[in-house]
Amino acid sequence: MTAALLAWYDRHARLMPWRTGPAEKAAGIRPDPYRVWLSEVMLQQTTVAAVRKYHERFTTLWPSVADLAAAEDADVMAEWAGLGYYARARNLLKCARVVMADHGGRFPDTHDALIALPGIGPYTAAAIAAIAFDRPETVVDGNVERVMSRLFDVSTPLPAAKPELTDHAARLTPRDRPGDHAQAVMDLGATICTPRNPACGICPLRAPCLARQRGTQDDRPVKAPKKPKPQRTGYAYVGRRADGAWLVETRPDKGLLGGMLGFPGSEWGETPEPTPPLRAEWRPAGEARHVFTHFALTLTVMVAELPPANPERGHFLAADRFDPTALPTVMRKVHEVAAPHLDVERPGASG
DNA sequence: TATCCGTGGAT
DNA sequence: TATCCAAGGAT
Repeated sequence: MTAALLAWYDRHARLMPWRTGPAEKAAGIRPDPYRVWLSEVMLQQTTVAAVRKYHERFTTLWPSVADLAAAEDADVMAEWAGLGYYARARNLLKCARVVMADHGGRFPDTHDALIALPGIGPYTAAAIAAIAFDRPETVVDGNVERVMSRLFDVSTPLPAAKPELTDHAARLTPRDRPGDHAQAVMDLGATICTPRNPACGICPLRAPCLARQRGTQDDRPVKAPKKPKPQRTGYAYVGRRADGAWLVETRPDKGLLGGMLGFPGSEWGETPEPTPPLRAEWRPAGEARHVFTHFALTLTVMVAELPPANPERGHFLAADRFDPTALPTVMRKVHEVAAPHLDVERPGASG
């Protein structure tokens, strides 16, 4: 079964910036652990399509773990903006600095040492050990769970089924080419054994697949029902000084959008109170809607021209240093609502 | 074990 | 429009 999967992978492996090409593979060259680590962290709960450009940008700006470890926190957070799950970016920096301080700038090559690093859990530790160092570790992500649940027709609902699925995956892990095997299962799950309408007809594991034999593939994996999303509201305050500077704040490291740049605002809940960050003629400019993983948010966007006084919250950022692409998506939406209401006369510009 | 933590594309 | 869900980790 493993041989058929590897043969399929040799023909159909997807090309990605962090993978070695056919020529390098033929020469026995392993992928760069730094690039593999970066890709695996970015790929946590994130699509390959979204990760590609971020990975390219990061490795251009910071070609090695030493470069990344020496980067400014704010620069890294700004580059991560839009990718989501911002704790990953904070842990990415922590991890890079631990690798420099405690591992001489080289990523450890064992599962146990890897999982001790910030932002590296069971999946990522196994993935780096297998892909970068070709260790016979068993990688279990959402793809592997789906493939195993179908291959062995597991009817236990997730997440309770995880140990059972991990057990199946472990038994299939070969001593030879474990790194390619891990990526083969994931590629299979991403391109053939997909969540909906799996392409069983061209699947290399079609013959032994129990779900295929029994016709249950559309009902695997079984998942526990999800909870409904609560609706929350709040206020966001977008103010500009006469010189064009924007009032922004860096959010605290913990919690939602931790460490990211944003606009001051109220609490987000059922009936939030307005909390303007300083005295001004605040007026409503519109609403910004955004859906997070576990709640939906509607923000009333308030705008104002601000006096040069020091704000109680946040700080002023000069117009030429303000970049909306450095904002998390919800704050970028707030900016889009506010900006047309806050045109300022630029010094030297004539109107 | 359950909850929190983003985003955008597919259907 | 609503729902799913993607190479999960931290707490």
